[in-house]
Amino acid sequence: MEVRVRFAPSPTGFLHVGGLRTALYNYLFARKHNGKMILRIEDTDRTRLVENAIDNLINSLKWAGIEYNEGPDKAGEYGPYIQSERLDIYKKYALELVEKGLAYYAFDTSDEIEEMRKNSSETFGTKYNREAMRNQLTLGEDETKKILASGHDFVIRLMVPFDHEVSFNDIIRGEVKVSTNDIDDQVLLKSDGFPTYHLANVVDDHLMKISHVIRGEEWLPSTPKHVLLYNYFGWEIPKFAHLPLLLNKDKSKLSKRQGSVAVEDFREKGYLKDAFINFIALLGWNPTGDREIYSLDELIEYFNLEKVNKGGAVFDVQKLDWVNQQYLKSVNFNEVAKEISLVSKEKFGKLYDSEFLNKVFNLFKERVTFVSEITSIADYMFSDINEFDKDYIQKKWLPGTEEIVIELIKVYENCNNFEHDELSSKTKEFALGLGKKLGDIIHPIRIMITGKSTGAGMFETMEVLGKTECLKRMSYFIQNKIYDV
RNA sequence: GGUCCCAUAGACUAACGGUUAGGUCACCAGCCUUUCACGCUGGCAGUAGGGGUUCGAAUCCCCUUGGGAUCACCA
Repeated sequence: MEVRVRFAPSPTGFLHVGGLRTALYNYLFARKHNGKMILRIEDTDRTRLVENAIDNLINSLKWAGIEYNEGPDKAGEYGPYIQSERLDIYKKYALELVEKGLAYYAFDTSDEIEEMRKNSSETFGTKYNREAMRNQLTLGEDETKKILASGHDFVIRLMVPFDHEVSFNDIIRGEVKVSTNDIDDQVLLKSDGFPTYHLANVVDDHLMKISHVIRGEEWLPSTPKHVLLYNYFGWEIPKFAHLPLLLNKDKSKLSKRQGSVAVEDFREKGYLKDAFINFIALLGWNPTGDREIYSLDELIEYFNLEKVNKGGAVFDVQKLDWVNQQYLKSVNFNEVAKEISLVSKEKFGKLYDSEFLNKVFNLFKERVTFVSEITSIADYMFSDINEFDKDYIQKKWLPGTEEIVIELIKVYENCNNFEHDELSSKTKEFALGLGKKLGDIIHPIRIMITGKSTGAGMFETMEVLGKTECLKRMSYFIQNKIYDV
């Protein structure tokens, strides 16, 4: 049987990182088994529609590199892939159930239902009391027909029997059993003509020939309802795999409040797509347990639903940062060129040469978590120094330094190859000639050229900045007696 | 509260019923050094508790405790 999985988000805003993880696992599973992945939009709640949400969702998935074979923007045999465009289908199946006596019409108002739930009954508890409310069962066929004919609002509810055991096998959790006594007569078709999630997802998964339903653990409690529906329709039940939740630091379900949860926020913050995917994939699973960095191909190759953890995983930004740093160190400059160019342009109002940016990036990529950080920790690479570290000057600019530097400038003026090796040997030679160590002299150089106490290797830095600029900064420093603090 | 799910260090995780319980982040120390990083070496720290089953349990079973999810005409 062909493996067909789906990612079925509701377009209520942006793609949640938990959703991305679910999408990723679906994707890995599909790729691993040479199957198909479907993107289906579950927009059956008209009260929660958000503009552009679908585009946002798709953009985030695209950014993450999660490709699907069928979806709203990718025609397939089983469309449409947006539930609000499939209303007739759901209605037809809801009526089929009514026909079979496995579902029924109900006409209660929300106030009546609220009232009913407050007064729990002997046999139904707080569940919908189908024996005491206004519905097809209590009103009778004739009255029901009359009400329907009058155009009155109605819903269709699932008829759940007493004392049956519903069980299903979850790939990650094993067998799960629930008594039908704990299952409510769920509404299948709402009064606005839209289906509820439960009806829509079962109908669609069947019609779209979904073989494996891989979704978040929050769906586990309602899965028995879905199983009941499959049985009522006489359809084959897909395999289920309920993924562990992504958690906040306090172990509650990952949510806003405690930081970003929208994928696009992470993207904007500057996380590399590959790093983010790598990190997310390892929340709930590890292919080998002996390393942390895996390429997408490796993730696909090793993916195994049965080895996915059962417990929820805390989303640890600190580790995410570390992973991002790992990727940053080995990333090809082309992948970050655009961002660093954009950020520096914005910050310093000028477009920098790509070759120059490449050099700067290589100088600092091991010192930052994000590309954009480079423009702040190494702002002196992009513009004149706007602030000198006074403490550093006091500590390293000793009496006599000025005279030494004036001599050093002459040495540098005579450099033909103003690059690392020559600068290094010439400076060492110079220091030695004065009976000093390189360390004694390199700090003042750093002060004059960068203004900061920290940075990349001094000679590499000078090489990138160039002879003219370095000499200019040194003379400026001396002439303006900046060391006088 | 009912139902369901879960439980290896602060966090993410590995471990055919047989390992000195392994790796990673964070943290601490040292090394490297031209500052800061990177890197390297070492360290701290874990099977929630109690019963079983077994020659042997992190692993299987039960109970307790703890955590989470879910109980809508939301998904």
